[in-house]
Amino acid sequence: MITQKKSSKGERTKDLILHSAISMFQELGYEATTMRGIAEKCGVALGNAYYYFPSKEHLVLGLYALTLDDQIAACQPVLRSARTMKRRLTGVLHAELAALLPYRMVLRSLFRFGADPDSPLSPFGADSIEIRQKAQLLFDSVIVGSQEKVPSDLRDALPYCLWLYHMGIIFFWLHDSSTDQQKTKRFIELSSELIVTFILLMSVAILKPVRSTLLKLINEFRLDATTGGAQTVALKK
Amino acid sequence: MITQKKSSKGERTKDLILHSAISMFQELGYEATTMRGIAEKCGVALGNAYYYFPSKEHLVLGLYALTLDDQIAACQPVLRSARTMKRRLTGVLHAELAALLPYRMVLRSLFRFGADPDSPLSPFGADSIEIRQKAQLLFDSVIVGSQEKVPSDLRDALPYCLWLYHMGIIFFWLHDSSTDQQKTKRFIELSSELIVTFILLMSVAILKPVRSTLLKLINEFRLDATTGGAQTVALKK
DNA sequence: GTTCAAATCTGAACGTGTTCAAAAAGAAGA
DNA sequence: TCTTCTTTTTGAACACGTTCAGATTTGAAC
Repeated sequence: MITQKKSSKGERTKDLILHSAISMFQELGYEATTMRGIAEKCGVALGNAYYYFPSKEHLVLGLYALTLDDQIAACQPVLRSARTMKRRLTGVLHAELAALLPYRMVLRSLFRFGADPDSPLSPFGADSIEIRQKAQLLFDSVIVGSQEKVPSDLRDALPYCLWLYHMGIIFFWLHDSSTDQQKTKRFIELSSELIVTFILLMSVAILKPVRSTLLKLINEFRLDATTGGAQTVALKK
Repeated sequence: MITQKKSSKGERTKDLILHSAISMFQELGYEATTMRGIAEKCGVALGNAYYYFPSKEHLVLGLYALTLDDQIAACQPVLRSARTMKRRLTGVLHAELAALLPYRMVLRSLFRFGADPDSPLSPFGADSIEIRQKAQLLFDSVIVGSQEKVPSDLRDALPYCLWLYHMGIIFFWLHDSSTDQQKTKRFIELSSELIVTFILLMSVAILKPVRSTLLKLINEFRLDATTGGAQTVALKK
């Protein structure tokens, strides 16, 4: 839409502001970081930040993309080595959280937008489709590379389901006040064990009817559904 | 803790402020309602509101309690008539949403606090324990009055699980932009069918080991756990 | 070099939630 | 009624995110 051919000055200022913001977010958290502080840090007037970023919230979109790349990179080793579904799943989750650790405090104060239907920052919102789908590819790899065999209909729905599960893990992790988030690590072990058990249980022939009902539900109501699920489109202001 | 023997004046002022706030929240929404507006509406100084309520957010806790009472009352008919677990469950959910309908827009703008670990308004936070437990009693009635038999270990965990499920339904409902939230109604039908199937499946003897693992997980990590779960206590500022 | 429109930048000002020292009102005993 | 203490109320003041009318800078066409 907006083509900024080679406007060097503007680009530089924009990057300057964004990086100041990110480092201050990490250092102080979202709430404690003020727009005046960001502006002062990079020697720019308060109003200038609003020339490039419509609001304080929009400053964190860059942070999202940054963290996602970190997550994907951190997961590659375990995806290459582990073969059982459980090891691949827990490995990915642990690697993800380790990669997110530097941003934990920022994400804590940011995650409140997660449940806000109106916020463009919501991971479930329309503006996050790209990031969301990129993240689901990760869980596709978890399934594809594992030795366990699951029916194809179930397999197709799994990346989305595991992504949902992983959002729950992150939610738990952000709330976890135990030292080093040990509780979350244990939660991952126990719950992923159950998830895999459940997947294999749903794969047996006798439970085909139940599986069909379940998949029907998932596919009808999943986000980003091609058929247009209920919550696919959140109301825009 | 705080005993207000018979301080009539204070009580009256507090109620005055609360009711002004609630009606303005419904009329204008959370964001558009200002503390100055609330104070002016009931002829009180701005600072006086902060004598009774620590923050603007705390004003909506009263709204929560109000809606909860509406919900509970709306569920009584179906709890008296229906006998199958599915009918009781779906009946309660539908009645709940019907009771919440007048507050839907307020809750929309409020629900963003739901994911914020630091907010006192979070339904998962420490300040909501009372409301949370009261709500779980509702789902206890759903189980108790139904004709299906479930093992006692599972039965004990079910109210909490169904409460969690019901939070998901509300989340879906708030996001649902279909006319009259029809998608949510269908979602309730399909998902509760599955939930009941899953409960009965978990009740069969062969799956006892799986059930034990599942219950272990739930009881170790549930909110308000007596043993002190990970997320029981959110960090206070 | 001059011109001039677009891009960039400024800082005062607005409305917000919140805090706080001090004033006012109430309660209770003399 | 007077005194003393607590409860309640006040409104100015603070820091924040955001807006906006205008000043300044930039870059390319002439």
